[in-house]
Amino acid sequence: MTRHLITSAIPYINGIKHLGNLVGSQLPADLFARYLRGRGHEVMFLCATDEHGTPAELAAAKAGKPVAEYCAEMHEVQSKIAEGFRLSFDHFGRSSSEQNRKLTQHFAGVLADNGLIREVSETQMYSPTDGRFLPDRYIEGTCPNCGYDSARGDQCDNCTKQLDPVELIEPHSTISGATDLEMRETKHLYLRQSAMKDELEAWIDSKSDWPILTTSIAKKWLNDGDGLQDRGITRDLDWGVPVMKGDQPWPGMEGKVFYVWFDAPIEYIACAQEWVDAGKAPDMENAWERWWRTDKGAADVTYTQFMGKDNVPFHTLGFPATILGSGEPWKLVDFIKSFNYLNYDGGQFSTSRGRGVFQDQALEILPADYWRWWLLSHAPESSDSEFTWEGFQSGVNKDLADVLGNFVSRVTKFCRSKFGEVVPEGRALGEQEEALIADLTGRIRAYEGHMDAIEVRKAAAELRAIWVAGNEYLQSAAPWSVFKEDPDRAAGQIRLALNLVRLYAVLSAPFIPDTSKAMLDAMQTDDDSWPDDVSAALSTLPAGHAFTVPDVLFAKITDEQREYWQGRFAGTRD
RNA sequence: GGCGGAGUAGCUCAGUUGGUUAGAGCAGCGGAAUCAUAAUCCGCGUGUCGGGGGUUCAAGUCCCUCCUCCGCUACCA
Repeated sequence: MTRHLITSAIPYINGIKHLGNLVGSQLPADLFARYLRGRGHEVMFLCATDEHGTPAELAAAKAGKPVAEYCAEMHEVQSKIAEGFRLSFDHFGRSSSEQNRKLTQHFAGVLADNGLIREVSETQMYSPTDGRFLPDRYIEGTCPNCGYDSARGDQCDNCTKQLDPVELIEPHSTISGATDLEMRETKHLYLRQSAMKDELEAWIDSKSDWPILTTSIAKKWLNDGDGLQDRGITRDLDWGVPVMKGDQPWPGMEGKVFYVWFDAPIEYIACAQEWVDAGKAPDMENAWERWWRTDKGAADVTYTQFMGKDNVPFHTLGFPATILGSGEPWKLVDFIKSFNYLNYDGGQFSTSRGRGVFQDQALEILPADYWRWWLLSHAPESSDSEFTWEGFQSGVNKDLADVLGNFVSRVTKFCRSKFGEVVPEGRALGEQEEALIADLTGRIRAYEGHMDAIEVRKAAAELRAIWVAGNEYLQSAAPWSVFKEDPDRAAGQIRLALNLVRLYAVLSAPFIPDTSKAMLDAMQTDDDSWPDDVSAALSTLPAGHAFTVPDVLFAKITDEQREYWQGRFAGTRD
């Protein structure tokens, strides 16, 4: 047994996310966590909501609520959706927690003690009307380069030129429209990432097995231009972790908070403390430290992070800089699995334009397993991938309803009609059955290999091939024909096929946990042990064991449904 | 502009360190079967591997160049 710490990038608190966010981190992380648990390993799977920052403040203001209340409500909403998709977090925490506040302040303190924090005085755009400093992209004006009248303060969308907000002609706040903007001096803390460049680079270079996507992004940031830049880790905001040096005040930084990208990854650690404080941990010493402190039991932990490609710089450089810079024995990530984007029907998912399917809507129209299967089997691993309703319909109908669902249906119904709802006695295995077992053994070992390597699409394809093998066997064994002259042999064939249903439930659980449960329930067993020995696994259900014929496992998506959803999700969220 | 990813069958995608007639699923066509959700199984591919040039006995794979799409570009997270 090995020990695995798994974290998924923490979703921002601001609103309900679309399917692209799900497939890019939480869903594959859950797949991996369920697989490892299924194989008997010890797993700690953590996720949380990322609650600080300007967008949260603005969203709360728009909703007419105090930001703390807004975040608490949205955390509940996201938590329910996570449950809906059967994301099996050991804990779903909050970056605004007390635990994270203390830990973030602690890290800032030790980083300062180690000389890795410097104070920088700079000027930033301030809006008296809004009563706040404005991040560059909350300022719009006319582009000095091309004359486009809605250029953002960081970049012009029209001519793609990078801008400084002071260059904009007639700048205004996108929050209030105010034009009385002024430059004000403000002081901020910078994390001296540049001082750790060599250490970080050596660390990245040692990770030869990481996805190219992960290392290429990291190296780009390390070597682009003047190399890795120091990063501001504080902001002039009300909502966030107050700047403190450990538990001491930080002179000159009163009223400021840490930047979300400083405190958000620290929440991965704090989340484990929340897990303990929520009473979910086993009663033992160092219950959370044994996952996070290499001096307190975490030395044998393998830590895997999942995220979309936009998060890679913060996880390959920013957070490791915090961990390494602290000089304390915190667990550093071992493997970073990153994903590209999922597009929607020829374009991007768009939260602002309501284009695409959002997570709550997805769960309203179809069970979680439909989404889990399709999204995972089309995970954007090597490049961006594409969601189309036609593709979704055909993938779900073919793979789940026709190949897997119908297999369960034909086996259980045939048995019921010929032998009753009991695993039949019958002749032992013959040549055909031995061939099937050999085939399945090879495929299951390949499936495990893909899952161990977190090759999500390849694992899905292999699982599907395992389902197909059952249909191939039935087709060539043809128990419905054999039954006419040799019922004893047909009974043996069907006993094997019923055991295949249980085997499929176990293997498929990481992808489709609800259906897997329904299959085990139908077989009236809770034996979900992993098939290390396929032959033994296929004799788990003995002759005489009662079972039931389950309801249709997957109803097909009709053309009418598909067309309706196509229209409903084309734009403008309802 | 810079950096990165991608361009392979009608569609979605595999193709390890260059090596036999470039593969899978879906869709399509033909057949078998009738246990099953009209579900299954078998057979069927003449693709300028984005264009061009080069290295090599051999290039989808390596080098150069050009084209197209996407992402990132450090104060959104």
